[in-house]
Amino acid sequence: MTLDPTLLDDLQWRGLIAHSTDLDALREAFTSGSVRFYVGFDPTAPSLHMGNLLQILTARRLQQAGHTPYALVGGATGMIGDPRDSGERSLNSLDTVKDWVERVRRQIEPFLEFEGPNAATMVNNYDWTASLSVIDFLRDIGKHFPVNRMLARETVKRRLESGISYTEFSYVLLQSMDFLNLYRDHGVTLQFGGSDQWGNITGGVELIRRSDGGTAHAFATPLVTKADGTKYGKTEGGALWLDPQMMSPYAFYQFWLNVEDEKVGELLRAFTFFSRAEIEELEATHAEKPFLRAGQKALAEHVTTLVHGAEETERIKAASAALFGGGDLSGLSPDTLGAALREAGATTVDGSDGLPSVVDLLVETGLAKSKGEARRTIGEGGAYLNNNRVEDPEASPSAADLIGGSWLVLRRGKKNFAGVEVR
RNA sequence: GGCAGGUUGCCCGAGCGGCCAAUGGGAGCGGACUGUAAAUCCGUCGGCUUUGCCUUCGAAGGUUCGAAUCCUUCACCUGCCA
Repeated sequence: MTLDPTLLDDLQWRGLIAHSTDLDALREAFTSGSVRFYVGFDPTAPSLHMGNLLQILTARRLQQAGHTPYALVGGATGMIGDPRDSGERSLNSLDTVKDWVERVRRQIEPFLEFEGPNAATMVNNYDWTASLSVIDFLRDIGKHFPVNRMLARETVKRRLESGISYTEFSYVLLQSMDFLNLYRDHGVTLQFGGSDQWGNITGGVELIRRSDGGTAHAFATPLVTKADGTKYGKTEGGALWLDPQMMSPYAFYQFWLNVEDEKVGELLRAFTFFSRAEIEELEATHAEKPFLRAGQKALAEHVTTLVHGAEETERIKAASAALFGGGDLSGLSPDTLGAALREAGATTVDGSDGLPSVVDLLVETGLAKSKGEARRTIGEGGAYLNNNRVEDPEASPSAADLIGGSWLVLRRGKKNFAGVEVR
């Protein structure tokens, strides 16, 4: 495996380094041999999300540049939970955590190469933590953590008012211990992660120095935010999950396609493997003709392919083209339409004793959360049946509305489609 | 430990016996404009078998024809004094 000497410059150009330890030292490490590095993922949910994806892709970049990944799943740290601003976490059971560990592991694996000279390794911090005695932990690890310094950490400081348990307060020791273990047993000398993990990451660097007198490197990727600075998916839609069960690939693709103009360049750099020249070209096109949304299209296609595969992405693109194409849905063949609607989300309904009302269908398809909301949507002029606005809150579709004899296209607002297959 | 104040819908925050499902702002949702963008403007924003009914104003009781609003107890939070 040959090393790519431009790696660090590329990472910086892509905006992936928000914080770091000595960059010159890191540069030297990157050019003098295959660096063993690690990045950790805590199983706090059944699926990873957009923020984790950035770490996975960054790990892949490093591996492609000749370095050796250790992907860590936090079977132990997931039992504890790292402190976050929104308050104390509720603990998950061992069974839940174990299940999530497996899911997370399977989500990471396709992105890394587990064969070859710089093959990736999967590790689980539960393996070296579960049997650790409290006495050993307190003597060997705890002794290196001055409480006054721990209290000064931003995440902890913000929690002192609202309260923080000893459990979460101790989290940094566990993550630091991970780095120390990987350093000792596998020669891992670099950790990176999201900028919200920076305190935990430097904790490990420091522990390696205090405990073993060793030198380790670290950097943190920036927090990905919307143009106005708020977090993605912080409110309504929830997180951007990688698991197709938790977020349909269609919805995933639509998310990237709808990214704000201001963010396109940044996201192309961080989330795609397009070359610098390719991205600069896309940015130029985008700056000149933003209405073409060439950047969004390239971004959505690329990232969806990475996560859900080329085949699925093609289906989604076809579905999007069909649904957003023009207006006359009856011109589409039932096959095309059915396929498109299945991508966007389809519900099957029994039509043997008449069709349900539009209100019921809006609720059934999940386009509206309640009948009240469905009625309101119609009142606001936001409900469409086969691309025709529904005016009457009591309206029901008739047999004549069925496209190809079995499909209804329901829409809420400009871009929320749902199919209804009548049987 | 003493004194004072607070706990309201997704969030912030009014209300202080009936006109309160509860002012206002933010988020969200819809419409207009556009490019399935941003900004802006407008509307909407607990549920239902929807001229009405049901469940909400920290928790539990109570007073009253009637309470988010008054009383009692409990829980938590915030100031001031020790």
